[in-house]
Amino acid sequence: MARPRTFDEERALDAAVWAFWVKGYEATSTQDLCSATGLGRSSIYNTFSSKHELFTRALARYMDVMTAGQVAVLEQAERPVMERLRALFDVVIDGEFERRVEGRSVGCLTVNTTVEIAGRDPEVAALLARDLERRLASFRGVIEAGQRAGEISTARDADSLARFINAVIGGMRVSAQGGADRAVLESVADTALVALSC
Amino acid sequence: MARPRTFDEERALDAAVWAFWVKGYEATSTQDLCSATGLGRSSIYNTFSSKHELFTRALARYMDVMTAGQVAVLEQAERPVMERLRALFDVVIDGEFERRVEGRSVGCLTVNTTVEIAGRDPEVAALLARDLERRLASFRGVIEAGQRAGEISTARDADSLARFINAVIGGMRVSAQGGADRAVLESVADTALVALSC
DNA sequence: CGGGTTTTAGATAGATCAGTACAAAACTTG
DNA sequence: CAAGTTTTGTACTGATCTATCTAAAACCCG
Repeated sequence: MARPRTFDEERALDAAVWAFWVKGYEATSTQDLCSATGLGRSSIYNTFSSKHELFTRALARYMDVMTAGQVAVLEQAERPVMERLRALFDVVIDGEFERRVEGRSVGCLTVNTTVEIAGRDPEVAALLARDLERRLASFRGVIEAGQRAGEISTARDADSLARFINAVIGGMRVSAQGGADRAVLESVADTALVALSC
Repeated sequence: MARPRTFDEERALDAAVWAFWVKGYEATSTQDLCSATGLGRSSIYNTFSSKHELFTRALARYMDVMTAGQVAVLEQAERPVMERLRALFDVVIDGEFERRVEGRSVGCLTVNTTVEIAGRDPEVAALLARDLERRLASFRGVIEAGQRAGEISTARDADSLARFINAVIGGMRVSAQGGADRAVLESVADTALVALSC
């Protein structure tokens, strides 16, 4: 065998996630990534091959963690569906106010990446599409349960409502990045929830 | 006097708007801007001083045009409020499907800029905030009219509903950039409109 | 038509970019 | 402890970035 690494790959990845999250892909230099991770250039390139590959790995990790968290909230079968959806919105809102830089939310790396580079990077677009499907499937699941339980209107099919929820969450994240305060986001969430029952 | 310009400043600005719209601020090089506008570097720098100033002017122009268009739709006092709001959503949706590159929507420059650079550029953030206020004021106006006319629920104040509309539009634009088709966006819009009446 | 002024083209500057080369350091295993 | 292998720090490469410099071209007005 040989010399072992002195750093933890997952921790480095987490640091890279944060760097890309705050500044976006283009504005984050490889030097920024060295500073953020505490690694030298050699270690970064030896481990992750390129800035682009480090980004896709960081994005994949972000999506895994975030989507798993949201799905977990929605799978609490013992709670009423509307309560679970409210809990989902609360997770989103709390996140927007926990993760801030210079008084502003950093938003959501998924949304940020969709906006910044999905249009001109098919590989990234495919990663985002896969994550979107996973989230939509989860949303659909609860909504169907809610419809069976009579909590959610059956005037619209579950897929449409799932996509509505997804769009509202995206809009809330953009609003947060635009400076919206907590009361605004909570009100947006409330209004969206009302829409589901009618 | 002296040698006159051989180009139209507004047309150059429109070309710059499109360049920034498609690729974002960071990924658009000054060379890209020369190609897009058809101007030489000297003309660009002579006229707009810097990439950053060209961007702020392009953004301001975009916001003027877009917001004016949306406000105009909402000010058709002879139509019912819900019809006007539906027309607003239609304008948004049509825009998402008119402005595409390689099969994908380029979204909205306001949203794109909020996500990409508002957090680390106070000057840009201020421009965006001003435009947001203008749009919210317009949204509030119609919503109040709708509430007086009994078309829109008074369970929520007009400002909250205005911000809800704004968030949903932002979410629709992100969804479009993420690949959503027309039926999805129309369904999201329908669902949002339903929320206003209950 | 010529003096004064501005625009324009093209070369250039200096910084920074992503990525590589290379050798020293650090560790495992025999 | 020594051979073999990988990591790591640093210097470097060539490309590209924003911005400027210089001088010729183009135009208006007297």
